Amino acid sequence: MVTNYNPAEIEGKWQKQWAEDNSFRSEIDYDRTKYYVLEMFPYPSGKLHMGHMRVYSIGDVLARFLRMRGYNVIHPMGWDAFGLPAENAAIEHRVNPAIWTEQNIGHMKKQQNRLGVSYDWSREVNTSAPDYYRWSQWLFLLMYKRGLAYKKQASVNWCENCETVLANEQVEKGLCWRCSSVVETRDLEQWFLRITEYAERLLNDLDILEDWPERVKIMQKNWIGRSEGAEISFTIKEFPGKEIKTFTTRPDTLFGVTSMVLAPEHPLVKKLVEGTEREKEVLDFVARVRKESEIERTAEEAPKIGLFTGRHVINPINGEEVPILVGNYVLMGYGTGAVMGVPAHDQRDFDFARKHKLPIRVVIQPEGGKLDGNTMSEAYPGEGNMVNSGSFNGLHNEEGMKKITEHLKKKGLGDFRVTFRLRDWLISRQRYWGAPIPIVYCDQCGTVPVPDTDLPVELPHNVELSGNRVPGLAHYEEFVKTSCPTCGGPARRETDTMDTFICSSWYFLRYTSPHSKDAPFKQSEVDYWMPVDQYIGGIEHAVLHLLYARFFTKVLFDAALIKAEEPFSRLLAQGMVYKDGAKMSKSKGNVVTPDEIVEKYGADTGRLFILFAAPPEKDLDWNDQGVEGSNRFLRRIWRLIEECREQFASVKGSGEIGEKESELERILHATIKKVTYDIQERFNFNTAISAIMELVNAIYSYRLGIEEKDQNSDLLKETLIKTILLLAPFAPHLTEETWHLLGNEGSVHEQSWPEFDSAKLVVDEVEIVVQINGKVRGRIVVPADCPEEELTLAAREDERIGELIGDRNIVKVIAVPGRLVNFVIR
RNA sequence: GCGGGCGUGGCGGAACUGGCAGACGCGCUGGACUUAGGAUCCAGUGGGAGCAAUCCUGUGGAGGUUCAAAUCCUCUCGCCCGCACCA
Repeated sequence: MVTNYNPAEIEGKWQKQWAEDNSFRSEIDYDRTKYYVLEMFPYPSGKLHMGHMRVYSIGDVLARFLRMRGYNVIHPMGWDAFGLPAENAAIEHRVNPAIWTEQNIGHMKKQQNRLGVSYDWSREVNTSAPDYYRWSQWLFLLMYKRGLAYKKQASVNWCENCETVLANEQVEKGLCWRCSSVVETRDLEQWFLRITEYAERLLNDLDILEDWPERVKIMQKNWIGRSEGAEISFTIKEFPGKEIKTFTTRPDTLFGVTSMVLAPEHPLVKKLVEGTEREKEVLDFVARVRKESEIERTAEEAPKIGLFTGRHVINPINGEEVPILVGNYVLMGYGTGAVMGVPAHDQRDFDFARKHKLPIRVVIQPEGGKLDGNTMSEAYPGEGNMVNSGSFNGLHNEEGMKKITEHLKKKGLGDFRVTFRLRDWLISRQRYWGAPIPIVYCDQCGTVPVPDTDLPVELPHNVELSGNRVPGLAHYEEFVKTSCPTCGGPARRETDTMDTFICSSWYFLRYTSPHSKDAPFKQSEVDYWMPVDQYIGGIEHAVLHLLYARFFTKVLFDAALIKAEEPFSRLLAQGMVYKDGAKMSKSKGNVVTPDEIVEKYGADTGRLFILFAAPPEKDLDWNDQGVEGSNRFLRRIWRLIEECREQFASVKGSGEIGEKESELERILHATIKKVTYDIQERFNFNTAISAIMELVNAIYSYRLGIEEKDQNSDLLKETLIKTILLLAPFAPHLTEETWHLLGNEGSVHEQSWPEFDSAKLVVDEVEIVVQINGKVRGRIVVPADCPEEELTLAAREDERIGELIGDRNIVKVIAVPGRLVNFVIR
């Protein structure tokens, strides 16, 4: 009796079996090469979506494939469990965020298991669990001890909707990355991590990451934004003791400076205008600009506005007096917050100068050019020779940069300097659901770190859920009130929590020894498993998580806690899942969930489709009919195996290897070769699957062409078994079931990956294309090893080719053995 | 504006290092089986001409290199992504 493919029945059965057998548990084994496969862990929203299903399917194929290839694979999963949605849900459902999170984790884990993903659940981590965030706090203190965590008063990004501050990386085009509200600026005292200290290394080591997508590396490079130049000091004419420092990448244009423009936030602005007639006007302007949001201020149409302060600086190179202005386009956060204006050679300065009637003085003249400050219509930022620059005249500007900076350095008025766009990482969050920053403030001792032995600093448990938001830690008196770890006197705890990105910056290390009680991770474990060999996740973390995790890894490396200097050797940024050309969303009504697919077709079908429809790094358009196709293919295999099983039981087949048999063998081995290559070297699962489909088609053709009694059942059986092995990483349940149906022992997933036999790949005869003037005009069949000369002869003898050539001249013959012959005739 | 990527049938996508464009799948057309088919199987399927053998044409567009170009070069158009007053 041939049974039907019934995924609902077999998938649950094998999932249960694998769990009972602890099939995917991994342990250190020094005799085998380790392989760390990791998918970015999810926020436990409680709802698995297609993006999740895609990333897990990709990771699972690799994990299962590599196990069969003999690697000691670690494939863990966990929860990025702190964060705002839990608080919002807590208010909505009047339930403690911890409980809400716990429930979601339970639900999501079930959904993941229903997909048949081969995780080692014994390594599960939850960043919101005290035994995890204890170590997040410990790492914060490590940073603190190493001078990398500090508190400062600063102008910071504030999201009114989320009621918390944000790091620069978490602001996208002036909007909050999470809720898209307009981000404001506020002056607050906040905790920062000194990621800028690692800017140079984070930038340089991108070169080591050969197996990272270029675009991710470029995004990080842009974000870090290194520029070389000089810092130059200008003395203030009216306050001879005071100076203004400015950063420029063009010290060669110093003679062309006709203004000094300060950011509205610049600390000197107030002093410059104090008590002058311009004071009110300037301060009003500053206040107005500072009220603007970042988008308003940086909008393309935003005009460059500046106000004269009435004060002047002295140009250190030529002693000239230059007016000091305040300009809305100057950013306090970059360089020194003061810009020397060189209108002739910088477009912004040019626009600004034209508007404010400042002189434009050309100091770099391009080869053969005759620039004139009075008539030029745009700035000239290119290279050339220096003019109007005193003793530097005639120098090429590249040379001039060095010479001028050296000159200033000698006089103590400037120096070479490298500036980064990257800012220190603001990690304080004014929210409840995060890891408390382990700091205590004592009137006697000041800022005191919580001793390691007092960790974790636990969140208050009796969460108040009456208002419209979960109150922050400052609200809980029993949490705030504490005693000083140093003097024992009364003290108050820091009430901000840490950015959740802290927790996700080291979770891949915790997986290596998730139950470690006296350290964040065990040295032997972390050194064995790290680095992550293959990391898979969405491109949206190109700068955020991936930069932070690299930073943490480097700090831990410097502290000699780990041997890896980079966390992720290979990175795969998987594409998005769309439907009908748009992101899946409730409002568009185009949502398909993994649950629905599993219910309707089974997990194997869903996995197969998602991997077959597009290469992993490309965006994927979900197509319901395409899913049907994948399901049809699995049913086709099922039926094939069932029919063969019946046949093996009743018909004794022939043992002969004839032409058809060798052809089937050849296809089998060619498929093994291709599938292995496609998974291992290219991650092109779509072409690997199509190769398996072709193999199945070939088996069908073989069976269709010969009567059952003449079929070679040994070969057939071998071919079926190898097909199952090839398909095992993609469709783990169906292959496990059919593996057993064919009478095999043990799990299919514990078998060795099939090897191909090159001898089986050789063919006796090949078809060669014959071209005339590059156009295909015929085909000939020749022995596979037919050498060039004979190839040409055989082609020449072909009747049709002969006719076509006729008595025309053969100018040239190109013969490529195994491929083609091309006659160039005239 | 700068940087990166991508343009191939009705659709998703193949094509190693320049060597038969369109594998595989979806869809569509015809046929078989069937009370029925939205199951299954077989055949066909880039466009155009032809009864046909066959011919012409075709990888966003225009040039070029080459015996040979989806692939290499130049220009150009379009789309997507990132950065964008960064001094």
